[in-house]
Amino acid sequence: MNMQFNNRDPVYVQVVRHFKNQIAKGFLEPGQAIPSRRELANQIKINPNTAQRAYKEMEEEALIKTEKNQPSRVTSDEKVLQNLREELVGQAVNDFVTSVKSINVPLDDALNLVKRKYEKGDSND
Amino acid sequence: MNMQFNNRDPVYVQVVRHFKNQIAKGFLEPGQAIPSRRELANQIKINPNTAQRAYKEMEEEALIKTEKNQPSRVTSDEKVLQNLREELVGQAVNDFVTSVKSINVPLDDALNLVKRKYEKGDSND
DNA sequence: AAATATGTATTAAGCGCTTAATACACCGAT
DNA sequence: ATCGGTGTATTAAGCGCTTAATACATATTT
Repeated sequence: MNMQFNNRDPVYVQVVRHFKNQIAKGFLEPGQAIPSRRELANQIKINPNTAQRAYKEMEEEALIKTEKNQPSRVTSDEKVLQNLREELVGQAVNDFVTSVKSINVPLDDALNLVKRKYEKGDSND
Repeated sequence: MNMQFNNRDPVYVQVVRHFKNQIAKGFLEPGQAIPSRRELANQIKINPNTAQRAYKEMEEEALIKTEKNQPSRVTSDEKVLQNLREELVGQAVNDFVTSVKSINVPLDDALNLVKRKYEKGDSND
């Protein structure tokens, strides 16, 4: 588990984002156990409450599930997982289109720019 | 001048963004005068210091220029204007590509989504 | 000259929100 | 039964950052 923080966003938000990406990407599979709050806190050197805060968020979004005397696990609810993907992709698309339209960038230009950027892409994904 | 605020971002940031868009879009032309700090503050009901803060930002980025006894004006420096467009577009592209790559969305999918969203676009741009 | 408007700087206040501290109940293992 | 680990809730602390208050010099207008 390696996670790099920036200073702009709250830590717990970044933790949630990290998990969301891992899940959406399939690195974390449905039903898979994730570290306990205190364990995660130790691993990435954050306050246990911050880990709890992140888990609470995910719990509320049903991304993880916590049963008595079991480690928290990634949901197996296919609907939730689908929603997650749509949320992530949809929001990205939305933000992007809103931005380029607000400054009158033609569609084709926008598409070309994305294409070039994507393909140039450093292999560190 | 109509401007709608959200609660997430600081007001002065939103004001700057608004001006940047107006400039990038060509609504505000090079050399064009913009309202005084206090006038803007009145128009959109914000504190004069907040307007000043926004103008200061733009001044530091050379987007506007203020000469003694003249209203602040949009820069005529073509280089700066070009940078602005690149900043706005480039950042949007960058964020988008970073997002979709981080969750392994194939390029073609991403392009299609953008295309559809862009074209569906409500005419309120 | 007085009054009004402008740009600008400095400082204080206020506020929200994150992070930290602490506590409690529960369970499994020793 | 005791101890260590867990999830969870409540409350306090701390911090950064925006916004507000105030002031000053300058210039234009009446």
